[in-house]
Amino acid sequence: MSRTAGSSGKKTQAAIREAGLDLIYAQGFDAMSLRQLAARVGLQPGSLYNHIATKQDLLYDLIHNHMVTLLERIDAELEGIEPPLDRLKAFIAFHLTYHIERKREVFIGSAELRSLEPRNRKKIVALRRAYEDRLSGILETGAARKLFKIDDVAVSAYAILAMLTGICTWYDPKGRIGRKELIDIHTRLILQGVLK
Amino acid sequence: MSRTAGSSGKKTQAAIREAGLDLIYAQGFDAMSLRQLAARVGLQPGSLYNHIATKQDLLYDLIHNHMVTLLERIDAELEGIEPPLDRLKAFIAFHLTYHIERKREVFIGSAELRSLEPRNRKKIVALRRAYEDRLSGILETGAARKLFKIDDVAVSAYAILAMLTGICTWYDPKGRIGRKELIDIHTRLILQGVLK
Amino acid sequence: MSRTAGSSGKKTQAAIREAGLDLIYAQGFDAMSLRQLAARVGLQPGSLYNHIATKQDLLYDLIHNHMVTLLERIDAELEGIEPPLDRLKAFIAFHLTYHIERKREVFIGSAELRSLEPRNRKKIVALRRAYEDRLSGILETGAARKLFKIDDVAVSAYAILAMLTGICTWYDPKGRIGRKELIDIHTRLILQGVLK
Amino acid sequence: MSRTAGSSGKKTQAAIREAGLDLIYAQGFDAMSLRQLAARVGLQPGSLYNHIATKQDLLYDLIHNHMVTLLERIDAELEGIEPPLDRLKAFIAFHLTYHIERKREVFIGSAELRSLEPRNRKKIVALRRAYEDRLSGILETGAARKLFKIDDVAVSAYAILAMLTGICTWYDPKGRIGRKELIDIHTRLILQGVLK
DNA sequence: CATGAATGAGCCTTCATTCAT
DNA sequence: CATGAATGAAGGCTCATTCAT
Repeated sequence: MSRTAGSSGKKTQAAIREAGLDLIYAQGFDAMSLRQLAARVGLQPGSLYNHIATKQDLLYDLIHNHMVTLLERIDAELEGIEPPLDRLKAFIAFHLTYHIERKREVFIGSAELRSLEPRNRKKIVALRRAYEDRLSGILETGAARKLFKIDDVAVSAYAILAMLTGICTWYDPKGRIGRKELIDIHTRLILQGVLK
Repeated sequence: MSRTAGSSGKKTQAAIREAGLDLIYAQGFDAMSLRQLAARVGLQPGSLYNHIATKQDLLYDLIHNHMVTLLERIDAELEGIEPPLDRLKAFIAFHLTYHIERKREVFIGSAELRSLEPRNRKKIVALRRAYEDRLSGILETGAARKLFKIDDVAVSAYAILAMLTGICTWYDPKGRIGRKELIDIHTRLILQGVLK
Repeated sequence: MSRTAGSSGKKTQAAIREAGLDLIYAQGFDAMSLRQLAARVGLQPGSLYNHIATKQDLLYDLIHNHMVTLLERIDAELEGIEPPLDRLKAFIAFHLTYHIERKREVFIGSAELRSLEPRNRKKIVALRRAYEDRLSGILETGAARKLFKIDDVAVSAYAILAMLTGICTWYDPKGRIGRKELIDIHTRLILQGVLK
Repeated sequence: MSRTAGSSGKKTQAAIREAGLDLIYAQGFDAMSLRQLAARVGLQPGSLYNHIATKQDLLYDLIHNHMVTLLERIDAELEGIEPPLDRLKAFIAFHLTYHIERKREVFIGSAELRSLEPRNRKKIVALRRAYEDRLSGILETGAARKLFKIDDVAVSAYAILAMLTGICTWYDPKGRIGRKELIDIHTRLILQGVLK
């Protein structure tokens, strides 16, 4: 009811974002009320406004943060790798790993795109496109060097991304399938398809 | 202001469902208000209740309808086809075709699962599983006959479905890519992967 | 708590406007809450919105109504009177009478001008100007015919209006001074000043 | 962001009062938030409380200050003038001058009377009455000496004050009418009325 | 069947004020 | 003195739903 002794501003900020991710992931942005969020963090609803500008702003922050991190990390991951095949494998491994670790962010980042105000949505979509371009780039280079056989780069990139991103909706880190195995299965599928 | 002359009950029903699909697809279930829906159909909000039981009920109806149709049609499509490869191709073609034609239903059917009350969600999830099983079944049979090389049937089925379903979010029937081409690209990708 | 049997929409509308006048007059527009207003009318706060569009809209309606009536009535009053002196007397008598009868409207109409949104304020200010012009016109004609001695028509019109409007803040119909007497005092003051 | 280098306590005090006058004049007391006020002065909202007791207190201070000054100045102005006519002229000239110079204070002093708590309001109303009495006194003496012809002293005093105070709402020091001219016009109007 | 008006709950947000640092 | 973060109350408004007419 009263604030925890050590809860400085930074900590509260973090707690709000964390609780926000949880609630939006579980119920959706519209369905989450700031009252719920506040209760989760141990604040009065109005006190949230010492840390966020608006509910919309919180959503944007969460998604934007995620997208920026995603881009930084994929670039770090691909750095120094040259052969398209290796790059593709690295992309798949990274994408799956990140999507397992940040299930909520990823899910929110795509499911709640429509909850963003147009101005905000535009910015996020641009970042998404940038990320997609990392994959398109790999496919293109690979195709140009006759390593890959790609009918349509854009469509294939979308298709692969959709496949890899899909795990957010069902993957359970504590389940039957380990991370390594998951990566192997998807890598095989993407590289060689289902045919023998 | 008043209802269109000829709009009998059945027509109003249909108009409500149609407008519901539009609005939920565009804004999400929570963000759609029954006032909006009523306005779209040319009714007062209260009058909707002559045609629907509750807002939740409308959502369930929409999704349930879609799932039942989906199952009926896939079964009709696969009927008489025996070889796993042919069945897989038929599945891919059907799934894409249906997802192009019923973009809104499909999208709502997965994005708004979380807006369903537990009881309703359970029923829909069961139908989804049944649909997924059509694909798992094909993969399994194909693997058993050494036609396919599948590391993990369940994971592969999810992955393929995610890939195929992804088109809902970007495919434009009037765009650069035709339906036929779309099917070819995806079929190739699933069967053979990207490697040459 | 529940709605009165006969309270049709029109009656509720009227009750809201009446209560609105009371509360805004007594406390000011900002200080009046819609919860208060609703309680006064015997409604839940949200139910007000079946009758008003927004709080701002209610204010505008109230003031606009008043201004339109004011203009209609002064024109009716002056109609058929030609001599400037008679017109001036008629103006004074009417203005005082109206301001006694509609104390609240008049007070709100000037005190809450600043609470109107710019767009609304502009419209009201135009109506006010039109009313002021009735007086300026009289003064001008009187001066042209050498009946009045006016240094500056605009300033004099403002001054006279301010004097006449001032009674809203203190006049009590049940007090020591009767309406007739009030009119006489002001007429004398305006026509001849304080000097003997 | 941080306070201006040299802003000592006294300076801050003054800045708060100045900003308060501005904001209350422009938006009304209720509509002005202490956050706005703080921003205007370059402080955080909480810091205001090192300089004011409460928001209500600030309003009272502003008005009280104004009333006290008004009384001191009118008394200084009238001191040594004996003939009622001269005293009346002096009153008119002073009142207009002061109301031009302190538009905001004067306006707030009457428009925000209703925002004062009863206890505070009472005190201010007493001061107002004292000021009004200066005028009533002049009128009374003048009437007793058969210099003025006054039907009702109280009503006439209110009427004259209303007229003179009205300029706050429209007078623009940079406009067409100079201060001297304004005084002449009003003096003439009050002394002789509009008739030739 | 449709309407208009009502309910009651809830929503995002703002605000004056307090107080440990 | 100033700050940052909190409180608790309240505010305007929207909504799904109900029901007499």
